[in-house]
Amino acid sequence: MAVVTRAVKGTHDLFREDLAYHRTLLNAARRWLEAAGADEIATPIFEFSEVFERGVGASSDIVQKEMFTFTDRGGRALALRPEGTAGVVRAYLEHGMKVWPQPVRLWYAGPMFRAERPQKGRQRQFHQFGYEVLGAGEPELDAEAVALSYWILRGVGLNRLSLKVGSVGDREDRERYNAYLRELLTPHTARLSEDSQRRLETNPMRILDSKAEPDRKLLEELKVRPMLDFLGPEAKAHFEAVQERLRRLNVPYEIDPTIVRGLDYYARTAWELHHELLGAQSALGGGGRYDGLAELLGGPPVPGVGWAVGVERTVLAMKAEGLSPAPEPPLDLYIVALAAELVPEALRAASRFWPELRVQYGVKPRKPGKALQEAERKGARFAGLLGPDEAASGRLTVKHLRTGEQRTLDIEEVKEWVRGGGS
RNA sequence: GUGAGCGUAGCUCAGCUGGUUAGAGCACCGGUCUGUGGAACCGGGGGUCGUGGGUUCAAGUCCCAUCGCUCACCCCA
Repeated sequence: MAVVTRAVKGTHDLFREDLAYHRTLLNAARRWLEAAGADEIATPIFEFSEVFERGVGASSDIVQKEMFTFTDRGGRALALRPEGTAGVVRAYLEHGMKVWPQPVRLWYAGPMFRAERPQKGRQRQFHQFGYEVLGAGEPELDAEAVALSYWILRGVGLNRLSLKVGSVGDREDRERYNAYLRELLTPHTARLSEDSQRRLETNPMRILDSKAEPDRKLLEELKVRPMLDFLGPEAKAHFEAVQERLRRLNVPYEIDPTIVRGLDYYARTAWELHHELLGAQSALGGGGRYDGLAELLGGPPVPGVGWAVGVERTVLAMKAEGLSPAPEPPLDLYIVALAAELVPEALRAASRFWPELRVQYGVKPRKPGKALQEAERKGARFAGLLGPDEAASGRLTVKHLRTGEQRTLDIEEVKEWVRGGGS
């Protein structure tokens, strides 16, 4: 097959049923997030590479090997966004949103790009929607964010969810914990998997969620203490307050002491929403607090908390639970000319219904039997026949396909009948 | 980046140990049916069997390479 007829690896066309799932989910997200007082924001899908290098963290996998980067004609280093938060925080700083009443609640939806090997639940272009609360650090905001991410997914009908909440502490806490892990594990380096030996250098916390058998066994034997034991008094109090608010909101969560974030900007609260029926990529969404991010981008300190949900993964979960997308409104009327010379009149007739009603016309003349068949196959509620008699009188013969009731009416009368649903 | 599995029509697939012009169902177009549908029947279009090379009298079928897809690892949504 010629290469131009194929979408590039890891990208997909969205239409019909799949797009209907996306739309159903996005509508639910919009409804919840705007109900919570969030403003929608649409940031560019590419930014200066630095926004992500400094924001997400130059050492992170996302920046090191998963970014689509390019240079524009002026030699500027740009990158397709691999995630949404860094761009939103950049926009907050650029537009001086600190003068808005704080905190500022923003939500967004759109495509993200990561140059990874595709697999189930992972694509090179995928879609996320997300929520960010900037300018305040109260634990209520963490709980609000967690709850909204959970409720949106519950709201589209998902049941087999698990919400895992943890805390990665403040920077000093993480440094102490990583030092502890290095000290504990270095004597056993030889027993660690190759990947984990590397992690011991770069980010020892990642060893905790390794899936490699030798790592799991070693961690078991050593009785490694969880990150939560290393929280400083403030981070600890914050984590407990967040949990108290979640219980108050009746959001069922479990504490996951091993929760780790791939993005460097997180601090304190971190959570993930997983789905039980998915494969290796079971995280539908995740979020956390990122109080240091604004400074990394060169702004003043701005506390923030937020999350993102992967649309494609959530759609997989919906399908796994047998959920259907919200049905699309059907075609109201399908108009067919009974003779070739009447096709232009079918176009004109159809146009008189737009945009109040969904009306399509056939570009080929059909005999009445075929015309009704075609209208049926188009999913129309009504079929309109335009023959010589109708053309002469400026009317249309319209049949309600479900009841079989048929009337010959002028356009205005048809509008009324069709809008009334055929009663 | 690493590993494994799979590539036959728009879709789902059949094609036995290599053996005439590569098939079915669905979908599409038309007819039976010249002003009344969903059905049935009949017919039609659509394939360089992913691509290239090799073995053989003969390759969709066997071998090699390559490309693509899928799943998993890494990591993440």
